Amino acid sequence: MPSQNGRSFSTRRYSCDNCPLRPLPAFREFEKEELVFVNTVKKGELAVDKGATVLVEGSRSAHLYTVLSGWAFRYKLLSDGRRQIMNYSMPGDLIGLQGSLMGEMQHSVEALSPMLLCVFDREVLPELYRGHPGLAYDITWIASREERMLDENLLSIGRRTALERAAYLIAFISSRAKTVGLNGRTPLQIPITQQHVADTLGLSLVHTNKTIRKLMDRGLIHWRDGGCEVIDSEGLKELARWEGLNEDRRPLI
Amino acid sequence: MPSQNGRSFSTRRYSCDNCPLRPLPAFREFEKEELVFVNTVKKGELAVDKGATVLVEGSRSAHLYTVLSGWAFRYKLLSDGRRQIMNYSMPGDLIGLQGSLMGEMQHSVEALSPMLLCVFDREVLPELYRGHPGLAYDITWIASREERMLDENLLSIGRRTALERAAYLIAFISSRAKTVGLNGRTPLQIPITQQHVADTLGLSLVHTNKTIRKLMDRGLIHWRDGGCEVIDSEGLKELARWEGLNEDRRPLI
DNA sequence: CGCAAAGTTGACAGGACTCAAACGAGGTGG
DNA sequence: CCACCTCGTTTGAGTCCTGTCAACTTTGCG
Repeated sequence: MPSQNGRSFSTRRYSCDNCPLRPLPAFREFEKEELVFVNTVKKGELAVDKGATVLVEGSRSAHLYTVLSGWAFRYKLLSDGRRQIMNYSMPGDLIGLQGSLMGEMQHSVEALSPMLLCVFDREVLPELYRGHPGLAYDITWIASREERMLDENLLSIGRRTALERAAYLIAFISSRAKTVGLNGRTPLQIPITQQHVADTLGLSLVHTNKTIRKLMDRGLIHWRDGGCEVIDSEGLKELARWEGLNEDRRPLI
Repeated sequence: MPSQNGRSFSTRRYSCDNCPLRPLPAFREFEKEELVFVNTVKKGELAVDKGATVLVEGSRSAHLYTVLSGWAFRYKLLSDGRRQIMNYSMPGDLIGLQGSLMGEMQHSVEALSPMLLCVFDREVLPELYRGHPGLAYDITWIASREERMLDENLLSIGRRTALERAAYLIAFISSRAKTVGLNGRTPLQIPITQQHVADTLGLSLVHTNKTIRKLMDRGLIHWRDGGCEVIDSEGLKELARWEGLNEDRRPLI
């Protein structure tokens, strides 16, 4: 099992037939034929360490990934180092689709925890589009879902106050996590630092800290063991004036 | 020609064979067969007035549009009326794809100028995916392009200063406009108000006005006749530390 | 001519940033 | 086992950026 840069590639441990994610109610049923195809083109699995870079801006990755387990975040940098986190990736999410379609990666992805990724060659996309229109549709749907999340984040950063933003972000992440079974223990622990929150909300670290403290003082969250725990998810949503995810079952490639 | 709410539907004036956009160097060549299909499923044309609402959040539109001419913007509202503009639409852009894929619209679209739209039934998508994998790929590509633009806007709002944001926004819009031949006259006139800029950048109207004034004082733009003119597009990019669009030719559905 | 919409300006308040320092927990080496 | 380092979090002080309020100007239009 070769290992470098916190990444180690292995051949398959999971067949798509016994995928641990697919049974979750968040994902739609697949046709037998679709499952066979996905299983065929799955190339292997990639384990990445916490803190490792999965994809880097400017590169041309030959691969496309689906998160099997673990958390990651997607970000861009300005030339002077200012960082903006665009979104988070969790089990069932596709990583690297933009790069696969458009050539060069326009953002980087870094692991927030140890992760296990399903690996696909980007080259399979044309074949998938030719032979499996249902899956092709699913991929567009997934891209569209990401766009919808970005719209929400943009609304948040642009028009919510610091306190509302923080409440929205934490409610958003924890809602998504719940749909993919990351709520093993209660309350759910989100493996991010306050610096991540700051870089997502467009705030400074110091001000983010003071804002998070207000959420704690209101009894909405806890912050401990280097992560965030949600106490009152409804309270967060109310504070942020956020309606919730409102998602149907989605495809899992 | 029925007309209501600033919208009037007409049967086709343009066949896809003599589409005024397709010859532009920004768009890739289409296969004869693809062109025939698009021409077949094009249902008609819709003219909308400046200020009219093309699509509204929460609705389920039966249609999908391609902008033939004119400008629009895409936005979301918070419950108390705060508005965030996500992006702008110009000739060649698809409007309503998100709603077509996911059911309900999650944002609204309003015309910034008189527009002419090509109309498609959302129902054609499954057929398109089944019979025309190349076009299906194109649609995913277009969704991915939108995502890339949103990433850039998010980076801007989150991490650029007010002055940099304004410079970026205007440079971004004018770059896009140039690629679709909206630079008939020089300098190009962007038909937006300062309120639009404010709602895009996440700033107040008053502060936006003062920021725009700084750009004018630096000789980078003019603001007149209810719109923005770019004087020094390189200067804007430099101020915003923005690399430019860097786009290949793209599909036009 | 008068109204409405868009743009401009000044004063002031408050939110957010920077600087700087300290604290706590976990890991490592002596 | 303790000293020491690092990383993440916390706090306070002062400054500046941005928002709000309010009034005024300009432009376009009926």
